[in-house]
Amino acid sequence: MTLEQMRKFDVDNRLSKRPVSVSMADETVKADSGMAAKRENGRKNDPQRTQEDILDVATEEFTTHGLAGGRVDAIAEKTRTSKRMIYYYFGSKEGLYLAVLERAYRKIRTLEEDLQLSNLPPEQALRVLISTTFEHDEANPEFVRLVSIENIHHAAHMLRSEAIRDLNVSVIETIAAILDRGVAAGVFARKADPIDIHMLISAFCFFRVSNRYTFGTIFRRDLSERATMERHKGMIADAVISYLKT
Amino acid sequence: MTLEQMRKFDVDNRLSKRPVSVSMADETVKADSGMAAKRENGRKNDPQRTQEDILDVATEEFTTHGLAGGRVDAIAEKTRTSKRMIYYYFGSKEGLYLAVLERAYRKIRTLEEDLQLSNLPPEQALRVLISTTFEHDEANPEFVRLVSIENIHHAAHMLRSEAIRDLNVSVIETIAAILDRGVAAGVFARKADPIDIHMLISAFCFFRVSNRYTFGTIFRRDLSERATMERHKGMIADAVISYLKT
DNA sequence: TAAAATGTACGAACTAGTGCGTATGTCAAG
DNA sequence: CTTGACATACGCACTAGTTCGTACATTTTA
Repeated sequence: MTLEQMRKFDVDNRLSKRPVSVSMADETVKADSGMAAKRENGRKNDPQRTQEDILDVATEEFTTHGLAGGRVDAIAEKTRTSKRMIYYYFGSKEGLYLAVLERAYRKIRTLEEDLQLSNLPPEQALRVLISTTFEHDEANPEFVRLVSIENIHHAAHMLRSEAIRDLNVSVIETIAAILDRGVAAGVFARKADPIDIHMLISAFCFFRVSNRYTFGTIFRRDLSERATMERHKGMIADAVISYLKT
Repeated sequence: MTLEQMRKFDVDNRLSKRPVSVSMADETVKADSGMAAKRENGRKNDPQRTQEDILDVATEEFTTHGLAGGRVDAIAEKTRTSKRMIYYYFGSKEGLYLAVLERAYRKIRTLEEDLQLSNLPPEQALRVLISTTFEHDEANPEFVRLVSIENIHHAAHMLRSEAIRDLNVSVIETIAAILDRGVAAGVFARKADPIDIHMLISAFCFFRVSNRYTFGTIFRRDLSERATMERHKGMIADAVISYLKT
């Protein structure tokens, strides 16, 4: 089987998951402009929705095939709009990829910020943070894959986007505060570097998702099983806590 | 800057690291066949060396650009031989990629097998194993990258290679033995799953290398610094040990 | 001389990107 | 309220360039 044949097989598989026909009735649901939209074969300009649609499809394409492997034509085909529109809104394949990447980062930032941990006792606060990280990576495999892809490209696109670079610093501050409180209260014996701790947590949660396929293949283990997930979640939490207490 | 321009820039950069002219004197060094090779513009058939050369170049190409991003023509150009030979020996781009992958796995298997840990006390044995894993990933970033790439492709190529699937099982047996001895001797309080422990160790060591660029970019930290490496090596060992002791 | 190894040049298919014309919404003037 | 002007949104069909793979000729080895 050639690479191209594999790809076609893949595409067919994906298509079979979603009905191909998009009901026109969906269009009438949206209530952007108050007036009833005239329906009969008329086009309704809706730039925001068009862009979102493109980004959705592009995210799946890039996370499944990588940046170089992702095809603009394939994206265009699965979009409600045309290839011309991709270039109209995003300028280039790379521009589209960058938009996908930025949107993925923007999405997780919002989730991570509203987490009130300062009034919890340090050990419990850390456990909540670890659970959140674990479940986030588990719930957003496409984000994990985009980061993997970025690393293959030496984070070249991330470097050019200030938006992304400035993120994630809040996590470190959160961890630093918890560690300080823990040491002050005498529950943590070790004064650890917050970035190191973040890495210890992140590495495990990330790896479970990013290396799911190779790990699963070699050790014949399904990492998405409920029981396995819960055991792993407990393990990384216990490991971090016991490390800090030693 | 377009994707293609970026790539060309990249290639130029890489080329500048190695002198382009390959001295013919190098050829006389090798002592494969005992007889003195006739030198004057004469060709010496050396299929093994030709294949190794192709694999070396292909490994760099694929680890730098991914499978879809890697260019057969680019590989051919940097090889002492021609594109024709790539297809002569490996049949297709995919065949070449698979050969690269299998060679990378074969290389690490040999390193992991001769590690005598059974006569060391359990805790020390585990520390040696963790050090070895850590240093292996650190020393073989191209292996780490190939595994990352395989995961993006859902481990599709690995699945088709029995050679690879059968590997890595020995590590689990080694860990299982250490854990058993530790529990028996009373130094480990917890009866942990050896595959889970392998994952805990592997995740951290792997992540440090695979996510070097994004992590380094976001937290402005150079993970290849000597001091950082040593601290991290100690951290993962302490974390695993303290986890088992709790 | 036969078989293995190698080089050159080429082609078919694919792929990112675009030229150009059309549709839609808005806003101001009549 | 209607009309027309203009910017934004959109689609078809095409191009220029790339990329994997191969046909064919040639050289080396045995």
